[in-house]
Amino acid sequence: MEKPTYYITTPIYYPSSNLHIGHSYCTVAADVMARYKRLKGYDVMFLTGTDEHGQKIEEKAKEAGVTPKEYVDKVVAGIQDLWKLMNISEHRFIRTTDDYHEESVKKIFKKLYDKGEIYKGTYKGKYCTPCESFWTETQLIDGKCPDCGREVIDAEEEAYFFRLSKYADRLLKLYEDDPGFLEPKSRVNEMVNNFIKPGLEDLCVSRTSFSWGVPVDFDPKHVVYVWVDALSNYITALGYGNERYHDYEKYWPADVHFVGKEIVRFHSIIWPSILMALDLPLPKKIYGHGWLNFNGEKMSKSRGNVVDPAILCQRYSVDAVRYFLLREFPFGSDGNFTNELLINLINTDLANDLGNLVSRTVTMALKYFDGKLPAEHVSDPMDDELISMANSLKEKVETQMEAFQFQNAIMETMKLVSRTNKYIDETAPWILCKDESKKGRLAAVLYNMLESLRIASIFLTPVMPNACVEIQRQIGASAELCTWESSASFGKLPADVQVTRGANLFPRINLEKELEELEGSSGAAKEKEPAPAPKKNSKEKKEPVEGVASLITIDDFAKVNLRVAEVMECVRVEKSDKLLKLQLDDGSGTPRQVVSGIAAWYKPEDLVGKKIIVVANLKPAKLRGELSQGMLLAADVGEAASVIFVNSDIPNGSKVR
RNA sequence: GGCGGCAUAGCUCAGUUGGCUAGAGCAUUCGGUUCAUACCCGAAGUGUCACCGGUUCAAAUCCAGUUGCCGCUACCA
Repeated sequence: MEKPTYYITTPIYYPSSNLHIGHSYCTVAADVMARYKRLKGYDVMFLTGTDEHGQKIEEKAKEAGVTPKEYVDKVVAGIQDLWKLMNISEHRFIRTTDDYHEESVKKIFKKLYDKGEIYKGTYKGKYCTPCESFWTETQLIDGKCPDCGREVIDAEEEAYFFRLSKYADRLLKLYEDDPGFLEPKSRVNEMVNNFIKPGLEDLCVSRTSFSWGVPVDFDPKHVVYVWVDALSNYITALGYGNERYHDYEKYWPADVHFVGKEIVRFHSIIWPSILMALDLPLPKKIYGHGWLNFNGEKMSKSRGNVVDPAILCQRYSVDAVRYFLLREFPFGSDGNFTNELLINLINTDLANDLGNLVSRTVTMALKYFDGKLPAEHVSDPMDDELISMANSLKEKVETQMEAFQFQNAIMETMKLVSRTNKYIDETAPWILCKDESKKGRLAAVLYNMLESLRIASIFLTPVMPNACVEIQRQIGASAELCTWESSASFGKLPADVQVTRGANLFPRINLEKELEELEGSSGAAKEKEPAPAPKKNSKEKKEPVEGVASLITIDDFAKVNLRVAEVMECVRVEKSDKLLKLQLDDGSGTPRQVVSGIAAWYKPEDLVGKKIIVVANLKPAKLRGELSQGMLLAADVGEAASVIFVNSDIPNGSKVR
């Protein structure tokens, strides 16, 4: 009989730098699910990989003085090592630079184009030849390049657009008809309210501004942008549009895409639309899991608080780290990672409860029976509660696993471990052993302990594959006695089972000592806590002085180009209640336009003629269609902003430092 | 600013369609035990279930408002 199939994916990660514990979290969760389904008898396809194109990689490689391919090769090798280290089970690994993927992407792009789902559009605008920059009319300053102030020429920037807008209704219907399509549920509202209701715009799916990507084969100066390139990995990896693999028919549609909440939008709006455009079936479910923060802060390179999973695995064993990730945090919501939490959990759950239970069980069997139980057992009503609990566990665990509630599945299993520890107290084997006539009873007690461990170990196998095999070895349970199905029936071990002594599974960790060492070492910890991390007040209300989050060097500060400028003109931005548009004389001879959100507190006439300080080298941005070339300095006063004015006798363009 | 979510024991959180003296784990205190990785078992707790009204025989649970936090988003560059 054909096995049922199960196709699960992680996102393909962007290898612009090494991965952190957050990526491990998602991949481990997917691995646990994959292992669980395999144990249940499914034919599982488990896909992960890397998304290697794009401007950022191109730039990073340039900085490093290597080709983009050389750059990603190195990072990707590290990623694959990490998955090996973390015991990620059999999986397919796709790289968007793989030739078969590129071949498929070209075909997909062409197909969408031929069907009219992708069309060539143009931005009509102005081009500054020296800057090699393209500007729209509204970005120009007095008809000149906003960057260099030189003349621009008429030009048309062509780009390909995907008709995303036409899928809005079908997406809404999808969310309605299949409430399980996107989970957790709260994400659906975000998608509908923020994107679909306001109206979807067609999506620009090609770029000419960089070249590190899959070329559009019928128009090679364009490269396919990330949407089509990266998202399609889920089908190209199965052989869609290529000859490398041939299991598209078998596995598509995917049972679930695990994604971080930051990319839910791409997977729940863009990806289904692309598939609809291709007339392909949609994945059955998108599951947006939460993020791991560190000590209450978002993990990020710049904060220097990224947690390196490799260090943790080396220190505490892969199994312990995997257990921690899934046991501690509900999968759908954010979790707060701390070293203390990790160590405490390892000590209490793994060392004290589970590891110690294995140890005491095996030790008693060796001590009282030389490791081999006698075949005659005497049962007692006292055993019933333990046995019925063990027998009813499978259903509970499966319910939780099917809902991706790993933490609950583990909790249910650990209840059995606890109950077994209690059972030992109730039956007091150390007393039974003193009475020769109670040997049969003693054997039954030990047997029940071993059976509980056998069953618990089966349920924990997806999470801790190594440790569970070791438990099963020690308690004398052969592989055929540890199938998933066998977990539903108490009493599988032979009555005269033979146990084997082994090393302690999870050594206890000295919390204080360990924390000290972790803080000292790089990676797993951060450089001390940077003063009670300034809570980012979203509405910046209080805190006149922020904590010293991180110190910058004088060189860092030198990057900021501050200039004195005079306000020549000032008008409100139309249809805006916050913005003022200012024309500044910054001494350069070219007027500078800055848009600032201070309309609530200043009238245009309050500002004209005044001198202010402007950040002159801030990347230009467009606000409400108006180009803003810089930012003026202002102080936060309560909710309001108070512009910093300077003496009128300071010449325009004076440098401020 | 818009939309959404959350506020429950010292800490992390459960609390299904409103209903017995509001729960779990960790931490704390006390007692027991010794097979075991100074481990395990038991007991004790502490809570104005954010605040303020309302609906109801009955609300942590429903409704309105207030405050605080978070997420997404946007005209806070």
